Order: sequence, then structure tokens, then C-alpha cells
Amino acid sequence: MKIESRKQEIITTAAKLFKEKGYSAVTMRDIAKVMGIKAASLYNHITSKQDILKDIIISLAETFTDKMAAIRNAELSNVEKLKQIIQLHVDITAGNTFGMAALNNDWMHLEDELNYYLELRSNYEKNFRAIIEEGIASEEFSQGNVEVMLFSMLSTLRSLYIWIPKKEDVSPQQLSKDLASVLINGINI
Amino acid sequence: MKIESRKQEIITTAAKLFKEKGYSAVTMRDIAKVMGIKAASLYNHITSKQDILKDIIISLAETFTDKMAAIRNAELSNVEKLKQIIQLHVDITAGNTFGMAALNNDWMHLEDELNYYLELRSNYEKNFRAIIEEGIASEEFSQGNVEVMLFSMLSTLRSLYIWIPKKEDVSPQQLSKDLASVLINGINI
DNA sequence: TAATTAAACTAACAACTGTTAGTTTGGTAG
DNA sequence: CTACCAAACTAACAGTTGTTAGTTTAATTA
Repeated sequence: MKIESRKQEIITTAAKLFKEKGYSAVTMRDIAKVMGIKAASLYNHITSKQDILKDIIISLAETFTDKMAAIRNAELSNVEKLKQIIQLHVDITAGNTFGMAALNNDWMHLEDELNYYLELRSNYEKNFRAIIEEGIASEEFSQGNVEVMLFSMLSTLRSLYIWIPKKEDVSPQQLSKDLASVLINGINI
Repeated sequence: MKIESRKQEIITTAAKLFKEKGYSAVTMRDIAKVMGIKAASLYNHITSKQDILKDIIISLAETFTDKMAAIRNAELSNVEKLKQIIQLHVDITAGNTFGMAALNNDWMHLEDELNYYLELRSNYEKNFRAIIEEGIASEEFSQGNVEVMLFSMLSTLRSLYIWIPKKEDVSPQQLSKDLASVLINGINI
């Protein structure tokens, strides 16, 4: 269906603009202008501005939730699980920095799906926390403030959308490796 | 001057709303409603919406720039400098989570002062990077990807405004300590 | 008491917002 | 050749936006 691909073009364009200025500051006329058409023409393909935001955010959030569940249930050491989480973030973000910006900055503008999104995020964080706790229990990780560990790693991974576009020369593979090194071993000698 | 304190009330209220929905989604009528007055009355105290944003962001950015310069030039080990940077972020953020949210999320909506802000931020990052590089040269820090180290620490520190309000029971002192431990030593055994 | 003044008010503006309705265009399939 | 249809268009809407102008209120000062 051609309508699908045109719709996708609109969503991609919108995500790019949302990253620059945020959902609220982007008008339908802005999106249309970038695409070289009039705002009213957008409605041949999408149903509303809100619908664009939902399409960008929910699919990403569901992907994270699904992959996290797979990692959590895998037969792996907790160190290995952590490395897979890092790779998950790097891979998804490298493939869609614009969408990740919206996920991080514009989720509060979701209307119907806000609670659903919050559930997904809460579920994700719970699994992340559990992996850290299990890693401490198995003496893979040091005893320390679990919340600070979680917060620090999650902040870094969630900020990748800012950083990756500035370092296009770095491969996702190398970045994952370096990130794992810093997040797990710190920076001391 | 009473006008100053009333102006400050407006700025604080605005910052609170900016944190929730972002600068663009907050209207002058929103701010006025929270203060129990009409939107037009705000203009007895402030000159424009843009002026509120500038007041919130620039003062914070200048504080960071000044304190960073002081730390950089201090007679301290690089480990100690890093710990002071961490404490700087924790202290300022704990004292003004709303303003820090605007600093992080709404800087792109600055008009006249956008370039000035970008210079301050660039200067800040340059000093931060230099401390890491000097720490590696003096063998205080491990050899590793400097950009990833910088990015990871900065992402964590910049996200504090999200995290601190959720953990009101933790003292800034304790948080700085735990953060330093995780950022420097990582989470491994 | 009279004058001053900080800080609120009402009313209005021009521009912009997301969205709808109905129409035109140009290429493709029967 | 005709019918169809995706995808653009023009025109318009009702509501919201930041902001200005001029006015009222209530407390303080001279």
C-alpha cells in the first residue's frame, strides 16, 4: 500500500522536527512545509497530530519492553544481560535517533496512551532493577546503592539519542563495548 | 523591592510548569491561573514569556560556568575535581529541580540568548573533558574512550533533575557520595 | 485627608493553531 | 477511452496564543 509509505514519510519528518523543537512547538504547517505540501494534505495520510506522536512513541516503547523481557528471561550471567541491554539501547537509538528523542522528551504529551506508556516504562525499569539486584546477589556486581546504579546507567542510555548523531564515525559495536566498559568498570585505574 | 519578589514568584511558577509540559506547551494563562490572577496581570512584573525563560536558564548556566572554572583552576587532584563537579550538580539541582528541567529541555527556545547559552555549555564541556584528560595523563583514571566517559558522566549529572524529586529522603551529601562511587568505580566487584 | 502606587482587572488585537469540507489533478487499470 | 483513485489543493472554522491599552482597587505614604 502506497499510503503506508507516505504516512511513514510524514512520521519520519515529524519525528525529526519533534527532536529539534519538541512536540508542542511543531505545527502541522511546519511538517507540511518540510514535505513540500499544505497542512491539510497531511490528513489524507494521518488522522491527527496526536496520532503521529503515538505512532512514534508506542512502537519504540513496546520494542524496549519486549526485548527487555527476553533479556531478563535469558540463560545468561547478569553481566552479560547488562551488556545486552546496553547493546539494545545503542542499536535502537542508532537506527532511530529522532524517535528516541520524542520517546524521551514528548511522552507527557500523549493523551489516550499516556497511562499505557507509563506502564511500559515502569515495567522496563523494574526488570532493569531486578537484573542489577540479582547481579549483586550473585556477587557479579559490587554492593552499592542499587537506585543510583540504575539511575546512572539508565540516564546514560536514555541520552544516547543526543550523543550518537554527534559521533557518526563510531560503530554501534564499538560504542556498545566502550559504554559497557565505562558503565561496569567506571573510569578508575 | 516588592516587584522583584512577585516577579520571582512568577518565574518559579513558570519553571514548575515548564518542567511538567515544556516551555511551548505552557501558556501565559496557565501560569496566571496557578497564581490566581489573569494573564494580562503577569505583564505588570515580567516583560514577556521569553524573558521568563531567559531568567531561568541563563542564571543557572552562568553559575555552572563560573563554578566549573573555579574547580578547573583549583589545586586539587583530578579525582577530587571530579567529585566537586558531582557535588556541584547535586547541590544546584537539589536546590532548583524546576529550573534544571528548563535548562535541559527548553534551551532551544531561547531567542536572543541562544548563542550565548551554547557558548557557555560548550565552555563547560571543554573544561569537563580537560579534567578527564588530565586525570588519564596523571594515571588517576584508566585509559579509555574520553568521549564516552564524558558523555556517560554528563548524562547522569544532567538527568539528576528527574531523579532527585523522586528520592526526597536522600541527602545531597549522601547522593554525591554514592554517585561518585558509581561514576568512578563502576558497579563491578 | 490627599496623593501615590503596586498590582490587579476588563476588553480587545492580530496571528496562529489543528482540523474539516469540498474540489482539482494526474497517473493507472479495465 | 473511460473510470478510478491516491494525493494534492483552496477555503474556511472555531479556539487559542502572547501581548497591549486603559481602568479599577486597595493599601501605603506625605
